[in-house]
Amino acid sequence: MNSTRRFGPENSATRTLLLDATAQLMLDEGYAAVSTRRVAKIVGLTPALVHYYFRTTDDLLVALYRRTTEQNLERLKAAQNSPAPLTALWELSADAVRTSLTIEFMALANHRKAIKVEIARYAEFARGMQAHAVAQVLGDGMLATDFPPIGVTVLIAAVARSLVMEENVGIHGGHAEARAIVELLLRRAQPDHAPKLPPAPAS
Amino acid sequence: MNSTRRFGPENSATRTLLLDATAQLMLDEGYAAVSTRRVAKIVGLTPALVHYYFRTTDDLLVALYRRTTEQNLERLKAAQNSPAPLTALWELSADAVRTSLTIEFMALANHRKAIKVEIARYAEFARGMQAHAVAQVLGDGMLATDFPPIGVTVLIAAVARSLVMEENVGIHGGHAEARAIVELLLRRAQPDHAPKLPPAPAS
DNA sequence: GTCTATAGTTCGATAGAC
DNA sequence: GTCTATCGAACTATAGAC
Repeated sequence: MNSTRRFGPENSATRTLLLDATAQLMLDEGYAAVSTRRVAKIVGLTPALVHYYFRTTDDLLVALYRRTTEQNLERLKAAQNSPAPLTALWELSADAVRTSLTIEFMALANHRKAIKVEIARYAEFARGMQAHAVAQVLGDGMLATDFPPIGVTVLIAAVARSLVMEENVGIHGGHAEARAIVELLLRRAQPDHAPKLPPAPAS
Repeated sequence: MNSTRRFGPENSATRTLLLDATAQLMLDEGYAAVSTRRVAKIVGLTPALVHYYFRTTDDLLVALYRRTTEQNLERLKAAQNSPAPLTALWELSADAVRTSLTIEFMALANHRKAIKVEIARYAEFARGMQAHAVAQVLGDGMLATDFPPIGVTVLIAAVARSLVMEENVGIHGGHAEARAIVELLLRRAQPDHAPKLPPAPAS
C-alpha cells in the first residue's frame, strides 16, 4: 500500500518537455503511439523518468489535456473581445494544430475513460463562454429567435472541427466552397464589421 | 520469402464474425483496443485464426473499413432517391453508430497509414455522389451561386459528424438548438417537401 | 478450419543505485 | 533528478499438429 516511490514537482522544465513530446506524438502518429518509452526517447531520457513526473500514463495524458485547454481558454478570451466574435471563433476553431490535438483527445476519450470526464467538463464550460460572445453579436431580435447563440456557437465549432479532421486524412473536396459559404454567412451576421468601401460623397 | 502459411477464403462465416467483433471493439473501446487476441476472444476463437483470415492486423482493419463503406454507399444511394435529399443526407450523417465508426477510422488513419489512403479515396467518391443529389434540390439559380451543392454537402456532413463526436464524449450543450437551426435551414431549402397545413379555402 | 506452441517486441510500472 | 534493472503482461506473426 505505502510504497517508496517518489514524484517530481509540477513546475519542472523536464516535465514540460515530456508534455511537449506527448503532444508531438499524438499529432504525428495518433494517441495510440503515446507510450512512456516513446515519449522518453523523444526527449532523450529514460521511461522511468516519465513515471517520476506522472504516476501513470493516464496522468500524463490528462496533464497534457489540461495544459492544452488552459491555452485554448486564453485564446477564447481574446476572441471574445474581438470586434467580430463570430469570425474570431471561426478562425480559432479552424486552427489546424490546436484543433487536431482536440480531435485526438476526443478519440482517446473512447479508449481511456479518465480522459472522457475531463473533456466533457471543459467543453461545456468553454461553450458557455463562446455563446456569451456570440450573443453580443446576434442581439435578441427575431434573428436570435431563429438562431439562438448557443446553437450558432455549436455549428461554427462543429464545421471547423470536421474540416480540420477531413484535411488531416487527405479529404479536400468541397472544402473551399464550404468555407466560402460559412464566411458569407458570417459577414451577413456581422454587417457592422464587414469590409467596406469608403462612403460615397453625398449627392 | 516463400512461406508455408495458409489463408482462408473471403466468403467465410467466421471471417464475417471476426469483422463484426472488430467493429464492436472499435465502437466500445476505440481503435486502439483492436488486437488479434481481443477480437478472437469475442468470437470465442484463437488469435492464430485471425491471422488465417487476415494476413496482418492492418489487413483486418482495412477489410472492415471496406465492408463498412460498401454498406454506407448503399444507404447513400437510397438517400439520393429520397424526395428530400438534403434531409436524407442529414439523417444519414447523424446516424450515431455508423458515424461513430467512421470517426474512429478517421482517427485511426493518423496511426495506421494504410487506412489513410483508403479513407481519402472513398470519401471523395461518396462526396461526389452526395453533391449530385444535393444539386437536384438547390437548382442552379442565385441560390446555387451563393450555396454551391458541394459546399452544402460538406457542411451538412460536417455538422452531423461533429455532433455525433461530441455526444460520444458526453458533450450535449447547445445540441438541441444547433439541430433546430439545421432543420430550419433544411426546410427553407426544400420548400416543396416541408410539412404543410391543408390549403385554406380561397377567400 | 481451428488449434498449440513459440519467438520476438513493446509496453507499464516499480525498486533501488547513483 | 536521472539512471539501471527487472517483473509481468499484452501484442504480432509464424510453423506445424490435429
